[in-house]
Amino acid sequence: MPIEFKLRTHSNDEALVKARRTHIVHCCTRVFAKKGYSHSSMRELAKACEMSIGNLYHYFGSKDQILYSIINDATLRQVEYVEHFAEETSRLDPNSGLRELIRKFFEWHDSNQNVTLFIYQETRALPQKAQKQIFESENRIHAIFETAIKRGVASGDFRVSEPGLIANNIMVIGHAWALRRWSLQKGWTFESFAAGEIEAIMGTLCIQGGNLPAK
Amino acid sequence: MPIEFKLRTHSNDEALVKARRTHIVHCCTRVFAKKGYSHSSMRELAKACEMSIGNLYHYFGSKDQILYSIINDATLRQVEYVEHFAEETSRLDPNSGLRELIRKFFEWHDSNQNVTLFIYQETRALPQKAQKQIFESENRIHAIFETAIKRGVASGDFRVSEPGLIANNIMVIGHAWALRRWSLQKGWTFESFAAGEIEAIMGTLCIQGGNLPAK
Amino acid sequence: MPIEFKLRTHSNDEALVKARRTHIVHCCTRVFAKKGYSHSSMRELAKACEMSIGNLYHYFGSKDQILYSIINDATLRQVEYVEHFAEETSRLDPNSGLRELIRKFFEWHDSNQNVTLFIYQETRALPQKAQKQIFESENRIHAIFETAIKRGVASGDFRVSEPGLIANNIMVIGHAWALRRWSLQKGWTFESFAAGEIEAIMGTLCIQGGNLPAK
Amino acid sequence: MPIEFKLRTHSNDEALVKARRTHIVHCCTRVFAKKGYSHSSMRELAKACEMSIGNLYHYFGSKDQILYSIINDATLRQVEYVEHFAEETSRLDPNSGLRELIRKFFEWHDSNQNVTLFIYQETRALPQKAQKQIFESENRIHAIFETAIKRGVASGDFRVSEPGLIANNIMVIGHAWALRRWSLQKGWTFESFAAGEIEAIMGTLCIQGGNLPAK
DNA sequence: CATGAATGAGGTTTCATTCAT
DNA sequence: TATGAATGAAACCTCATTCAT
Repeated sequence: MPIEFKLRTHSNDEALVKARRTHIVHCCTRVFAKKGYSHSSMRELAKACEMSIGNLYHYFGSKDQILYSIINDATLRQVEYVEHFAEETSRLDPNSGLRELIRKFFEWHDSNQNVTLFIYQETRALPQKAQKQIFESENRIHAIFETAIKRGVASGDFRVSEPGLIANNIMVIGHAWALRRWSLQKGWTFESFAAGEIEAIMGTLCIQGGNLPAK
Repeated sequence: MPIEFKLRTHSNDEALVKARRTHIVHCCTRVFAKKGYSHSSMRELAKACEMSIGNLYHYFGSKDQILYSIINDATLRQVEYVEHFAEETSRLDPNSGLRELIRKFFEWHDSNQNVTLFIYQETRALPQKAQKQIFESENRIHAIFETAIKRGVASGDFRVSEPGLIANNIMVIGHAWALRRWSLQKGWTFESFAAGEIEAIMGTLCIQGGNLPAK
Repeated sequence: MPIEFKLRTHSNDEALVKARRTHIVHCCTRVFAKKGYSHSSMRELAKACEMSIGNLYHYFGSKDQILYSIINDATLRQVEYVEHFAEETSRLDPNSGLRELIRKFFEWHDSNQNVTLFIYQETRALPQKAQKQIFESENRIHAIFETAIKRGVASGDFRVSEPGLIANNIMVIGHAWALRRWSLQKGWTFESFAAGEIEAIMGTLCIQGGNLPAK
Repeated sequence: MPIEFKLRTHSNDEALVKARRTHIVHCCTRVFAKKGYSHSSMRELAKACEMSIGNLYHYFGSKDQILYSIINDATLRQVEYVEHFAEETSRLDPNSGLRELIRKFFEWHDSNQNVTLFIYQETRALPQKAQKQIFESENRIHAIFETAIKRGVASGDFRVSEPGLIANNIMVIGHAWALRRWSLQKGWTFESFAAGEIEAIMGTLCIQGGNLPAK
């Protein structure tokens, strides 16, 4: 269960608060992504949100809370997203199911490159308690991939000694598309990257050769 | 070419300057690793170096230059290190050579976890020009792995359609040992991690099953 | 003459306005007494009054005006109160009359400890003109005590060279019950304090005694 | 024993720190006395100290600490002063001794009117712990007066049922010279005030004169 | 009459950098 | 060479007040 960090606010209207917070998180993510957390001043953030500084503080008690919300919201969305597709792909055979799940995971990180980058760079700035929460979410995603791999092992489709490491690899490869975009996005489109990496990962898992799509 | 930054004093004793700089880089890395770049003040850094603030400024013109030196020094050392073992392992057969090279690469990141973490988190804070330089070094390492893979392909030892992606994977997996240590270092020792990942990577490359060293 | 401050809305219902103002003064006094004037925000005050901030501003044009009203209302009530009992006790003999008057004065400050404290601490924050007004009220009370003492001197009941100083002492002793309650209210109940102090004061005044240094 | 509040400082040179702190306390007392604590900005304080704002923060970690130092230093000086004269006057007969002690006490408050005013107005702004310390000092002074009175009672010079209340009165009368100067200093010089009040107080204490309720 | 979201000036505080010693 | 006191710009944040609803 995510620890609820009390986001202090001076406002009462819940719907408004939610809408404004979403707006702020959205706008600030862009600023942070461009300039980094500590080089973005509240003045810039307020301007990016088209709000006064004071009003920003009606919805977030501090700059740190904005940071926290960006990271936490994104992490929770990611978990939800991955859980959704884990459910969906669990109806397919283990091989196709995992391929599809990995692809969906990659797609998330393609669509949320700024956030992925951001999480790697700024999570440390959060208080311990908040970091724990982020790590917890990461662990849940890791567990999903591990489970999907183990299903294939159980069915005889995969052969792998360390499912936990492969699950980890899937994740960092997905992250890499964002983190190392300065390199990867020069040589690959998202499509070619995703296809190539999925083959590479499945190659590790599958017993022999036939890990390529049917000829 | 490394960006040259100017000394603030005209030292006659080049050796002293070099020693002091190394000392500073060493001590500041620890502080930065613990508290993050922007939460470390020059006062703290000076204290960690057992120097006065003023003296720090004799050896580095600004806080940014220390950051730059840490990242750049480490990156150059890494390139040198990897190039050294690339040379060394090029005498082995492609399979064993690559295994050994990966292991050495992983070992470097095991020994330099703080720096690896640091590079991911703070490179963005550097000026464009410095970032380019770091990326350049990363590219050189990437090229080394790609070359080593291609050698195996040419010799018929490996079968792989996208050597560039595999080279990328090797790197991010090595980095992950540091970046995701809060997760990985709970379930694996360095030894078990390295062995497991090398098998996984080689499994992707090798034609069939025999991803174990030839008997 | 009390300074007149303007309402911000044209209310038709004078009674409502008066009631609301009384309510606000009452509630804000409690908040100010607990947290001090400048550490109490309008938000807190509004909450304490169970009103919106906006509505508060219908009844008081500014935070300063609330402060002023608290102090001024209390001061005027005090003057009225003391004048009432001065009238009442003037029918008794000077000795009993003064005793009774002092007791009533003490009782007022016992019942209005927060206000007494408040007046000492925050009067300075008021504009000069308002301060003058408060001082004026204090002077009226002082004059009442001085008159009561002089009546006793005239009648031969009291012997005192500086009635003004004694009047001053009566006042500050009454205030002290509130101002120094952290000390006095540990060692004395209000009853024991009042009785003891009245004896002490009357001891200064009364005849036999050569309360002058022996010649 | 006074609790030592750690005055955070960035400075090492103890003598300099002491000198600067004394200077700051001196200058800021004047500003605070004129404008009140919360209406004095750090900018004004720095200007009054003829220092930069940043440098002020080398010697005091916060505005609150300056406030605390002013009040605490003054209080400690006062205790020391009173203790000194208590010692001195204990060699005289009880009557002359107490007279002299009261006069010295009054003199201190005449010379430190701003501080006296200040303590009454701003002590509440201090953290609980600091307030306790101030109250503790006040208690020590109170005890000194109480002791001096009891000495006179023991010797038969004074007759008084509540020495604690008289001690309290002495103190608040001394404070009143500062707190109510807008009134008192119009009608009395310090000399006439001190002489008059000492007579009044001694009148309460001295034997003949039935300062007990009429038989 | 009542509300409370919005404003933005101005508060306290931090900290990279300089320079006299 | 080495020191650290001094600087002041700029950061984060608060809050009295306004005004559209």
